[in-house]
Amino acid sequence: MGATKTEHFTDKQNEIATLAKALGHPARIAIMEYLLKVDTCICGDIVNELPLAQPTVSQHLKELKNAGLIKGDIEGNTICYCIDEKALNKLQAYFGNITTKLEKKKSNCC
Amino acid sequence: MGATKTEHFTDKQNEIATLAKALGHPARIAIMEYLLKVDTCICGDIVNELPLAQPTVSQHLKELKNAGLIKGDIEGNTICYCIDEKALNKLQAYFGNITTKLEKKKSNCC
DNA sequence: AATCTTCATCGTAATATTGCAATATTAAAC
DNA sequence: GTTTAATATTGCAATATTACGATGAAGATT
Repeated sequence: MGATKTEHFTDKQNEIATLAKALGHPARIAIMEYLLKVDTCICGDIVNELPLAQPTVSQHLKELKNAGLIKGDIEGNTICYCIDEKALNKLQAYFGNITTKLEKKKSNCC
Repeated sequence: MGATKTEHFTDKQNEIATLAKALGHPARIAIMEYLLKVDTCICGDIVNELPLAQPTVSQHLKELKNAGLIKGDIEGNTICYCIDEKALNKLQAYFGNITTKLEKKKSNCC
């Protein structure tokens, strides 16, 4: 095995898990933070910002894009990626909802 | 290879990545949602709630605990796990911060 | 004490991820 | 048209993850 049994879970659960999984690597967190920091979304120097080889960075970018966390495309020899707000709004809404529910509860026994 | 190069990234980046990675599986999302739903944190029936074998569920619980997302322990033959608010507060703060920064920016070109 | 129940751990097979060198692609620069 | 610059893709090795059957541990039940 080794393959996740996605078919047994709800679409919403799989969606959040996919987004979380894509962010489950420090290089991809670093990429997101870099995209947030720079003003423009044209980020030709993103490889220089990371301690990883160019193919590795390219692969991480691909995974972020597949998950919907970044959008954009290459135009010849320059990439143009930026954060996709929709995905981050989903994550914020999800965790915001959980924390408000937790505050109401307060029946933690551990 | 195959091993993440955590030493090249900041502690904060690794921390968020670890939390996100732990939530990067629908079964673990389902576990968190179940823990949120039930009033008590004594969840002896959690295996019945998931479409996975008992050792697999146990393993997922272990990963959630290692990441700090749940706390608690077993007491003999009954587990007592509940959500650790601290971890979820960190996630909420992190994504909340990102989304507010994104709203201020609005210079997306993609 | 023997059995049952419940959860953890071990061992293992299947699959996925990570990382990079080598190579391909593609548009701009010359 | 050839070179250059920037990114993607391929192929591969090392490692991690996912899942589960078998087994172990430990309190509860009889």
